[in-house]
Amino acid sequence: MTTHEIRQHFFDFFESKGHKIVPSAPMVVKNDPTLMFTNAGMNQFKDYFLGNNVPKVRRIANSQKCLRVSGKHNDLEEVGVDTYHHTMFEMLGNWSFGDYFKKDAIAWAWELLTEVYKIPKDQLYVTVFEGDDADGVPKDEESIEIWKKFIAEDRIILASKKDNFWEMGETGPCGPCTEIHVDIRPEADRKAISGIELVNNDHPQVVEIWNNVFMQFNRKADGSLEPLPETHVDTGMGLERLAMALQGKTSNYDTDLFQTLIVEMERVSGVKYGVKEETDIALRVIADHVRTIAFSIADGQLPSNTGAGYVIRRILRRAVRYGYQTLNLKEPFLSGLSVVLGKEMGDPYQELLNQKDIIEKVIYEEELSFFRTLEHGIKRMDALMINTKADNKTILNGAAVFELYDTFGFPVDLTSLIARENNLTIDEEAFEIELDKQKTRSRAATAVEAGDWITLIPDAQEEFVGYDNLVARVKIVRYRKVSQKQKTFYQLVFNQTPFYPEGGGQVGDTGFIEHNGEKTIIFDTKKENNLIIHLTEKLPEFPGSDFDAHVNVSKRALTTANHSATHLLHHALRTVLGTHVEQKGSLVNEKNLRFDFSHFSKVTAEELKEIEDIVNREIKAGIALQEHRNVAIEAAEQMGAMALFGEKYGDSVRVIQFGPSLELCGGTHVNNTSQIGLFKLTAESAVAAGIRRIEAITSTTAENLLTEKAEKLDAINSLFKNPKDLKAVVEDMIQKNHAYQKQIEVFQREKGQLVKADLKAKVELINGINYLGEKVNLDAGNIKDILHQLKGEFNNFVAVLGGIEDDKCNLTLIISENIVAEKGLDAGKIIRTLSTHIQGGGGGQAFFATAGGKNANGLDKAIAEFKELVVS
RNA sequence: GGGGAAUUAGCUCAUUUGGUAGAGCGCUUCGCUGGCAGUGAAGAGGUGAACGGUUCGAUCCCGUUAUUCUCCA
Repeated sequence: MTTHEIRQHFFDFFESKGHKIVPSAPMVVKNDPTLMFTNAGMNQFKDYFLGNNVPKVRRIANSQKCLRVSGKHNDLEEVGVDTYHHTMFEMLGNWSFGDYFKKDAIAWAWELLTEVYKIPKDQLYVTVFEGDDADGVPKDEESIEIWKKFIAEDRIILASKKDNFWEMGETGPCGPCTEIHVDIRPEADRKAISGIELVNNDHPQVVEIWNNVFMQFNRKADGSLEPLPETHVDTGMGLERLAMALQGKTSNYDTDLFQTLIVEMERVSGVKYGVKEETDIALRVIADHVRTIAFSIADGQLPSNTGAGYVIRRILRRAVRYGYQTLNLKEPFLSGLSVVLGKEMGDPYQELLNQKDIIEKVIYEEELSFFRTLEHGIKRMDALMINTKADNKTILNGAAVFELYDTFGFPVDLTSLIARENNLTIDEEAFEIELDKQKTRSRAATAVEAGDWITLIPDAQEEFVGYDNLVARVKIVRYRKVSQKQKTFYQLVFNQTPFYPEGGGQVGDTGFIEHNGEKTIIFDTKKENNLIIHLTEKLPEFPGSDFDAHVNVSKRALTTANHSATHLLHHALRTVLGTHVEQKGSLVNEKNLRFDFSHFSKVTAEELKEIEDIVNREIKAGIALQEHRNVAIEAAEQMGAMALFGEKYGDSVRVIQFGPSLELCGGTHVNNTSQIGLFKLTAESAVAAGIRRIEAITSTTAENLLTEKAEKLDAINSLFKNPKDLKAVVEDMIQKNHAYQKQIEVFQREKGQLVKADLKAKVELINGINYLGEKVNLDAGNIKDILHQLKGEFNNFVAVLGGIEDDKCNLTLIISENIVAEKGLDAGKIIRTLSTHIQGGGGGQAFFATAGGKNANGLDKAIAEFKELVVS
């Protein structure tokens, strides 16, 4: 049974049990501050469990692409080392939201595994929660009783809170779970040692395949539990592991999905899989990681240096590192592999095919960039090793190794490998200490402490009224205190709100709420799990009152104009550049708009002009907004509205239309394009391989900029007496200026040569020393040059020159190296004494020194003293 | 979000208690060769990212900003 068939059977089975099959949510999470990636099938349904939203359908099943890089069983550094951990995996799941519970969930799980997938019953074991006194949760007798109908009692294993009690986070919904484990060892082994002994013992062939979570409690901030009003079922079954069991393999990497990738890597590297442990690990790492990277990019998450993008970059670099170090691949190889992946998985996951060019190109550029980092690091590494050997040491300094890693991104295990090849080791302990310090610093900077929600009005659903109103009468439904970095603020939820929460690239509204003359400033509005949250630094005195909510009108108006302009821009880009242009990100605030999109070359000046013209034509045309709220997603697609990759849409969406521009969008928009006033492009640049960025301004901001520019130009024009061709005049002036400067330099040099000839005549031979001491009318730079030249022309040369510039003066000393050595003179020291005569200070090297001061009258004295000192 | 680093000639990079800004490649001119490849010589090319501070003096020390790299969360 191929993996694709296994996935399809799962869908068919649960559809027959009345479930709706929904698509996978994007792997990259957009509006949940606690999560960067989807790490379980239930993520997209979180607000159903939290009660923020009510599901339309109570039974759902799907296959969810998930990404895990940390957690109790998953550390990035372990993936690939064994044969059953992954960064990205597909999670098959079925859900009940307040519908069926333990009885049906367990019965169906058993039916699917034993009758559809035909796993022998004597290879299955189940675990059930044993209860926890501290939490006051009893043993899950209910599940045990249900299991007894299907499986021998001795195969039902009690397990502790650690393995069989599931929690969403520190607080929130939680409950006991029951896990199904499969024993895929050969028959002889199974007879020798019972699988019961090996369940939950990290045996690679006695593994958990399906976890059924029964959510029945809510965990509060003080740690106590309360029953949920409705119970839910949340299950998850790893597709890769299931495929291993069903295909009779002992490793996930031996299943069809991964073998395609591994075979390709064997071809590229010339290394066979299954020959050597070390190279096998490398091949597994690469096969695993390329999936994660390609899917992330398809979901709109490009590698970058912060947040989720950084996780992707790290995974990519880990894969490249294994290829580089172990498979001896010194050129990009992952981008090619991503093409093979696209062919293999493009059928169930269309996004891979639709975006194959950009995926390949982005990966390729990232690989090149990492190779540059490696090259740079190797240079530094060489220097470090030379220094270490010079100090007669064999251990590389831990702090230095850390710097190499932290500042220059050079992987530690590569450092370690190169060190070994040079008979050196690294101080791992010191390295770890440095790494820990860095981690502590970062954590302290981002620690967030959230209090319990204080509910004022139970069961209220929040409604957004901000499309039509900028003012509204609101009540606070609940609030909580949040602390971060010694700053405390409050999060408020209203019954209805005119405040637009940050989303779709548009910034959140600001404003205030007012009761009885008391104004409470709302400094930002955000969305968390579909809940609109208003941020304020202080709570109103009477939170239970009615409030008048006022959105900051001018900020909203400017932002709105920018957002509508973004839509026009998007459409214009597709018209001028082609329909390969896809939105890759956008930022819309009251100052400007920024739009990132896929396009493979620089947008030319002509194209930019054309784009700007189209947008401005549409603004002048005064196109009325056609807003369609609560459109079914299918209907919206039929209208031809543009949806974004990696964006999760609900069942019903909002469609924004300005003439030919048609987009799914939740943002705020002008009623008529004429309200945008004016559109002006301000920048075009590259953000990543194949991704360009355009920035623009609109409305009064654009008008002000144009006015300002015109004023500047007028001013310059009048400075040049209003010439016909200002540009030519300025160019000419710049060129002349350059030429004049060159000429001045020539003159100065000539003058210097004259002075030099003069000075040469004044050199006297005293006691075998060629002495010169004079005041000159030259700048310090020229004096320096002349003295160095004279030193080259005279043997045993010793000179001091005093120069006067404006209200300052300077002294310059030079002494031939042999005199320095013979007489033990030090120009630097001498000049410090001399400089007292001119009320200044100075210093330098033994043969050359300079000083500056305020009192030019002291120059003669200083010269005299110097003569005394060196000649006598 | 927090930390570390980088920014020097067209390109790749040197330059250690702050005291004369350099190399390689590329470019220009000239020479050798019938021409090319090659090679020899000379030369041009620098507000040392921007701004401010400390200092007699800053590419170097300090601060701010910008851009880029990098690690951590």
